[in-house]
Amino acid sequence: MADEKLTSRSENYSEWYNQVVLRADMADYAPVRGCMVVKPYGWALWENMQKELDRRFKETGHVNAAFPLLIPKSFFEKEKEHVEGFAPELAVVTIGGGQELEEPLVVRPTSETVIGYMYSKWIKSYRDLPVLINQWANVVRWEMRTRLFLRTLEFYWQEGHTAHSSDEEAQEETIRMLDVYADFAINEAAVPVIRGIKSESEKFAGAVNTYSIEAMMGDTKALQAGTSHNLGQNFAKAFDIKYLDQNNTLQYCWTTSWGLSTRFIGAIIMTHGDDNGLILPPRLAPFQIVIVPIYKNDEERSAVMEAVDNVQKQLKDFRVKLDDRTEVTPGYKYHEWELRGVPLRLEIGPKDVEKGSVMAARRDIPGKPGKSFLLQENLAPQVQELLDTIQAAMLKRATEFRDANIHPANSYDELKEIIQNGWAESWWCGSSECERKIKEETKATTRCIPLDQEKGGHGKCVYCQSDASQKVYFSKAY
RNA sequence: CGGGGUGUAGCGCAGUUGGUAGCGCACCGCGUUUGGGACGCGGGGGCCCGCGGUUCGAGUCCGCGCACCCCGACCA
Repeated sequence: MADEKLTSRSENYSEWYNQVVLRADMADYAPVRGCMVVKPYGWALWENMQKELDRRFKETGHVNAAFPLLIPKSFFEKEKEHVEGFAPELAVVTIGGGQELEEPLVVRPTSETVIGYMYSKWIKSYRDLPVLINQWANVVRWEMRTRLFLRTLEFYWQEGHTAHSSDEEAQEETIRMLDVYADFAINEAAVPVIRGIKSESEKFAGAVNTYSIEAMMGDTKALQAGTSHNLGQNFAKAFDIKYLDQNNTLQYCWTTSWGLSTRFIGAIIMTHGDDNGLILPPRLAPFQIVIVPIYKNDEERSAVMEAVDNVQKQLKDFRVKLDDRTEVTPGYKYHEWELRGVPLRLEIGPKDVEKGSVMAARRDIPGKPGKSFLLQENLAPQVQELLDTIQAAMLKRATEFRDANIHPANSYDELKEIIQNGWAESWWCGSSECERKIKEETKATTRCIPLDQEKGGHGKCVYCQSDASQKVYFSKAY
């Protein structure tokens, strides 16, 4: 599997990315163009992500359900912007059981429509609100160009869909879930993200407002890592989601939707990976620790394996992989597990048996500087501390990298220069026209208008020089 | 959908003027190895992407398809 040197990131970043995904055994290409198989190692990472997200959803009052894969095509015509946004990338089923269907069925690209339909049946009274449902699902979007995890025809995600009795409550929910995503990204994945609001042209088809968390990848391009939409009453009106309020007046609901997908795996890979391969954050890594036993003969073997056994017992509350293969050498194993991003490696050999130690090697600090001896005695707390240190160091490094590559652009010339290798932070008048021109001329798009900027500021639009009251990030993006 | 590239063993590739397919890695067996990608010996594995041509003979030459990858436009 892992036999030759990886293409370096500076040599060819996308080649590096593809090789890492394939050789780390995260995923493989499927027989259909643009589709992927998520292999057990990749799926284990996704499961850990799901667990952390799901916990947060439940803590904020949401419940899970499952809605159907097939949606009547006519549903997509009910909300004007939604149909315009999604029509080009729908997969449509026209034959079922050998018969031409009376109405074609769309394989869901997202579930606002069918969930809206169901909500209209379920919601009658203000007492039914809010409805706070999430589903874990796969969706299909017929994309032109695909890349493993980042953009595949089919992908896995969660989509939350909520209905509320007021605009304020829907807006609170939208921000609440954006914050959940940011908390997950920063504290579980060690991916520093910026919370912001999307421009008109970048927002979700059919939303009033779209918020996103934006992350910077290792090549300084931006990746939208999660989104939260305030749908206002657009879908409620399209799908007739109404309730009677306390005054017996019929009202349309206010709805939201929010999603985070397997794309985020791509964010983790490109935020942390180095020229030796993946570096996975300890809190999400399928294996937090890999143990490599080392011995020369049977005598050493039995002594070493006894120590390994003892270590394994002490670390039973961690996700541990014992690599006891005899057909490959320790050196081979080091390279392989580094490629696969295991945060901490424990080497146990004759010297350790003698000294009651284990050699610990940090994945985030390659080579000698990342190595240290731990005592076999009372090992668990030492390992926990190391993993915490690694997690924190990863977040710190990624944050510093991001901040070092965001620069204020005071002029259009500066912006053009900055976006060659970073994000430009600049004043923007808010007009789609300036945005479009910049995109045409530089390939950079607005990523988001960051929520964390001082209110009441003002400057001149980086493109048209007219008055601007907000700052925005421009960059190339995935 | 435009531009570029590639289809030969699981993977990466070679294959001369057209003569009936090979190398490295991986895999299997045996032995020696094992603290940063070990080695020796012996094995198994092929509708050369598909369909038509040309030819005594096609992996090779000529059409026409198809698929995948990369770069753009579109998008989470």
